[in-house]
Amino acid sequence: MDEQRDAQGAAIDAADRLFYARGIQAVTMDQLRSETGISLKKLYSLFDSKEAILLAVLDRRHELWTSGIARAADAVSTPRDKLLSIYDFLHDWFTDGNYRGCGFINAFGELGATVPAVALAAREQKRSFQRYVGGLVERAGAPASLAPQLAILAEGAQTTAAISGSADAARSARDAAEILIDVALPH
Amino acid sequence: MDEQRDAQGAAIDAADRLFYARGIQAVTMDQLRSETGISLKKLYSLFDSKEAILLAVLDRRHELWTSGIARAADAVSTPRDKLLSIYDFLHDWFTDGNYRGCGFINAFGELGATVPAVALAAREQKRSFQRYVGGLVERAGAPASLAPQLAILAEGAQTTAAISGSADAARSARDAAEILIDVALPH
DNA sequence: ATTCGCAGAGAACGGTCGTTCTCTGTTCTG
DNA sequence: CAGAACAGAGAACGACCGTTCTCTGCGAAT
Repeated sequence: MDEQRDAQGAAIDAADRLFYARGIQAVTMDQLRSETGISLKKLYSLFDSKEAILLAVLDRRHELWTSGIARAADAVSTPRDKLLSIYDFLHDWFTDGNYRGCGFINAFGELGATVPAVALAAREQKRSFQRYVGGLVERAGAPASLAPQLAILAEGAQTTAAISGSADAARSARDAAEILIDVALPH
Repeated sequence: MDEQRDAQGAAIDAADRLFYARGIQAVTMDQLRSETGISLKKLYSLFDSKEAILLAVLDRRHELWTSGIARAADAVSTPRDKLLSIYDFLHDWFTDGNYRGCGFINAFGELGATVPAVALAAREQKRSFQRYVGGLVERAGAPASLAPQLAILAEGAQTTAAISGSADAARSARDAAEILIDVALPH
């Protein structure tokens, strides 16, 4: 049934928006119902529980992040520029108006200690990002130790931008990344 | 009354431990009562509300962080080493066994959108840290743009260590900081 | 010694939330 | 056209939580 998948997708989109903007426990199933127009009965036929919705949201966010940085990297050619495109992507995100930090970090802080699946999803997303950076670093011909450094800059920029409410962190992280890359690169 | 202040301090310590380990909304006032041995009535005579306890906890955490990095910096002499001591301090913290990320970032993600005072406390703590790094950078004779870069490395190390469950991020951040400092420093 | 005030312990209250159930109407089948 | 399976809407349920209230006992002051 396409209708079922559409309803699922719409529910996930709305839940993502609400969870991200307000925090997960601050969103009730009833708010999700009124926001989507999907009855509680149907919501519970599409998902086992609120936790299942959250995990679907995190999965979706993982996909969006992955395709987002991939698209940013596709716009440039050299591995060096692809690495730097991460921080341009972040800058766009930070200035998007509704930015409130990394959804995985937020979910981890709120529920990571009580809901193991949330901690796992966050860990998986971060590992996936580290692998992505590691691949680019390798193709740039830089030592592997550069990858976690660049990833840490990206993580730090996300939390700094969230709490300060400014997108400047993306620029600072990019500048730092440029220096680290150029020092690490043989030339 | 000293007894009152002791009870307040004990309540704040216990609340900090519980909030940090489990998440704020996962801790009930009743758990706080049984953990401290302080009756609900007395807890509510010491604090106006659970939110007031949380804000006191965040204040205390701010003090502990400030004195912690100051103590680490006191153990070395040059501004360059004082800057690097931040990441050694972080490494000690990450390996302490109960590390679960930066309490301010966690509180911000969970409640920053619904409780303005929490967002404010987080912003204040990050600004205070940025000022601290800025002072050290200035005394090291490096350009001011280095400070946010080093702060971002520290923030990124905290979230990366929290989610990965490993202290390696402190070492990576320290290595990156060393490079950035040495490139920025006149020599 | 009696009374007054205070403090502790936990019951009670009001509200909320995740989840399920009931009831109504509808659509598809024979 | 009759009836059975289904879907929607929202009421209901059971549990929980922050906060307040009540009741009991103790200590101090007159």
